[in-house]
Amino acid sequence: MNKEKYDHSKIEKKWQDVWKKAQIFKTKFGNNGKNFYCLDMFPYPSGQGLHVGHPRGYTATDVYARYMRMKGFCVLHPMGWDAFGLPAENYAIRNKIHPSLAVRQNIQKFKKQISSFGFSYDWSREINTTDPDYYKWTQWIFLKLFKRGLAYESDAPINWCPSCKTGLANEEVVNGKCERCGKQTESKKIRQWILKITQYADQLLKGLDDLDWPESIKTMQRNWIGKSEGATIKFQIINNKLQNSNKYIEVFTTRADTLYGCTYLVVAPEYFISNLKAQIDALTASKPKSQFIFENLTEIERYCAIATKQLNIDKQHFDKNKTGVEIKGIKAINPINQKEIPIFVSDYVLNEYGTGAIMAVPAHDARDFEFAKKYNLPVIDVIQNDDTGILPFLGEGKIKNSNEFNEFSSNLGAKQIILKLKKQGLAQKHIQYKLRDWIFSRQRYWGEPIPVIHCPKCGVVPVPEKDLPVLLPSVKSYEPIGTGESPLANIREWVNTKCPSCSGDAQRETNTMPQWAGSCWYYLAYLAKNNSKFEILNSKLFNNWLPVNLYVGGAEHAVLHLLYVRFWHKVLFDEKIVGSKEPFQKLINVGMIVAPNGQKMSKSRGNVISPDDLIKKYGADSLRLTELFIGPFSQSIQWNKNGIIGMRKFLERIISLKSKISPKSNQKIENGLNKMLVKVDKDIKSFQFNTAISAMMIFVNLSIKEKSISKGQYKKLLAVLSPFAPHITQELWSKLGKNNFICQQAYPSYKHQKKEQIINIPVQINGKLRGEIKININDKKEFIIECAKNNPKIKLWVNGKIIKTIYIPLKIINFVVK
RNA sequence: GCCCAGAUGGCGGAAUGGUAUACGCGCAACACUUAAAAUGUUGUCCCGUUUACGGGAUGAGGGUUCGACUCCCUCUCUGGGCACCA
Repeated sequence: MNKEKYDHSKIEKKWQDVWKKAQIFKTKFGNNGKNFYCLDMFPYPSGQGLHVGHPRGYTATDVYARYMRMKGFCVLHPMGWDAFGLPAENYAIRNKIHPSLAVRQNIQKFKKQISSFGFSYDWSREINTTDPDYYKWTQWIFLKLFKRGLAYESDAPINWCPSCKTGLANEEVVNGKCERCGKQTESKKIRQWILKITQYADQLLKGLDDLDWPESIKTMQRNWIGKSEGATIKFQIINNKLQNSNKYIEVFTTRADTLYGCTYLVVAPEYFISNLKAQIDALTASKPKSQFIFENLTEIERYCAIATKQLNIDKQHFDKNKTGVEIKGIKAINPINQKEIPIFVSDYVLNEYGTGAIMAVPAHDARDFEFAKKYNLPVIDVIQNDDTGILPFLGEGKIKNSNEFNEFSSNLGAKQIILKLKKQGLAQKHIQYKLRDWIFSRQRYWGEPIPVIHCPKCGVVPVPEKDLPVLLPSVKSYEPIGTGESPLANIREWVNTKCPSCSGDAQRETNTMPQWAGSCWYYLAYLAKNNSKFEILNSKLFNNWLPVNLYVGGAEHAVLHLLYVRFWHKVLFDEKIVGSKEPFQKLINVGMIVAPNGQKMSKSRGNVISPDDLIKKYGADSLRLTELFIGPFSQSIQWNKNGIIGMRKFLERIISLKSKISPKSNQKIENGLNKMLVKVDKDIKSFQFNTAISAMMIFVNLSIKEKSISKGQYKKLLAVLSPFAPHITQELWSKLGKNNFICQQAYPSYKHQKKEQIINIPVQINGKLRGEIKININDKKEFIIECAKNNPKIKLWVNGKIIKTIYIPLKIINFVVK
């Protein structure tokens, strides 16, 4: 056999150059009809370069983008670089090069690697979040947030990473450790910029319902937002020295139905210090009163000091015995039955959630139960528990031991109890979220400067829009200083400026934005990019292209990027900059590819498999197929070094199939082709690329076996394969004498398959396969059943009587026999 | 502890409640070759007779059904997320 040599390197380079020159992937804007926005999560260009896991998602979106173009859509498929943030800065520090230089080098490397796959990106829309023309608009959006009161300064304690020397958002702390470097975070009080994402909590929650996203991601966001509906209830504090003080402790509860079971209150240590004690002290201006009220103040204060100093990590040991101290000298009154109950301070109550104080119902809460056992506190069972009677019982049920509320359901009882107390001004319905505001400032160099100026006379003054961008100054020393201030604070000539309002001496904000800022609007930037500038106010453009039709990326951003970006988008909707309420209509997660030993690929582990070597040896087309054939797209999977060999062989078989083109074809091949076209079409739509590729293989195997395929059939094969393997299909296409681009052809049509007249259907006895009969599809049911009964193999099994006959037309026959 | 996925040959996996193991890798035999590689052909879930056939098997156990990898219940294990959120 005279086999053609498959010189993939030559072929791939040739066509990549031709495509680039012809600009065939440049999106033609202005077409208001069938637009399709196909978006990848843009990468952070690390110094390590790509490993084989990164291009899995990019390959899938490229197949999809090419498929949609062939279906007649005007497709926007862009790529860019998320280059601000800690990793870029840490890389620069480690390698002793300036971040701006490191980023430039890394982008170059990434772009070269990504380009070698032959992805159909519109590179004229490439963006880089560290480009001043880009971050000008990141700052501009920040000012919109500021002017809407959604950005504020605070001195409240935050998560601090002692290694990265910066504050972190709650979303960036994983198990009490810094998401980036793995060091334990501390609680530190420094001035911070905070975004009021909680104001959008309900919208962020409700918006999820209409999104075509994986249920798991939606669930994660719902849990993170953590909506709880309940009530706040006021407990009066009493003390014989405090006459009619009208001091209350307010608690939040979702189980007002258990109020009769409340036998004590617990407050968080922080709550005691800054609320309870502070209130008492404030009663008389002259001298602190608290030591006269609290009989064991020293003991309480000692406990609070230890508890508040503890690192987050220590608070997470659940099995750790609960600790606490009774606040002696005061009692609380349970408002529903006027009983006097003790008050404790304990660190099992979180100051940041609810009111910082709880009503403890040991019979119906595991934590309260544990605490009550330890300190011998009464346990009053107020919910009927039909099953076991074991306490604590956490479920709902009929109320008991609760006077007029007995026999009520939990639901109704809670409502009635709240209603009764509300009339006395002691309760209020309340919705509580777990979501906290977004700690938005970082004490680091490599980020967008926050565009505000601090003026001793005018306070915080936003930088006027005309002065944007506030350029990140170019400096030699950019290492974090760890004082709670950004390294920018040391650059006097940059910090000192004039107040835009009063023209007096003023100082620039020295904190920078977190790495998530730039990615909060980049999908708009691709649209807004015009030459090197951005037209972010072009709402018509946005309306034509938003929301993004398809967004593909890893699941690790579930509560970080994917929550933040939705928040910004909703603010921009309120600003009437975008017309859609959500940024991404459909989201698909790409599964991670791990090393053959099951570990995550990383340079430090030395198990990185680079796409460069594979492309060199087998070609980009083979690697593209491997990325998709390896397994179900959203499932994470171990890399198998032999997988690519099969893909290479498949492409070689397609090349050799060309020599088998003959003028005549047969019906078998035509049927096979139709079946394949239907399957591939359906599978691409549902992101089942592995079975789409397998369907093409089955057809190729059939064609080789039958030794005859017509030119028309071969062309259709090349066309459906072209989104997966664009280079070799283009090469073969041109070898057939075509001088146009295969990727610009219409997607191959398929006839609705002519049903075969004679088919085999299986025959079962009692659900077990016992034989097969040939039938004509026009045969009558009775005739078919008769045929089956008379089949010699079946006869052997039908000794007794046939009790029942099940016939599913053209599918299966099942005889039920005694 | 709670929430969400998942468990099918030696490996990755396929299967609208209707012939389980498609497709690929690996392995074996044969052909071509002086030889090897490449390629091609055939075979490849397990057990028994080795053509035909019969029995068993989709993490374990139960259930619904004429029929279950698929639906329901219980359990085991694996991966991911949350984590004293009242």
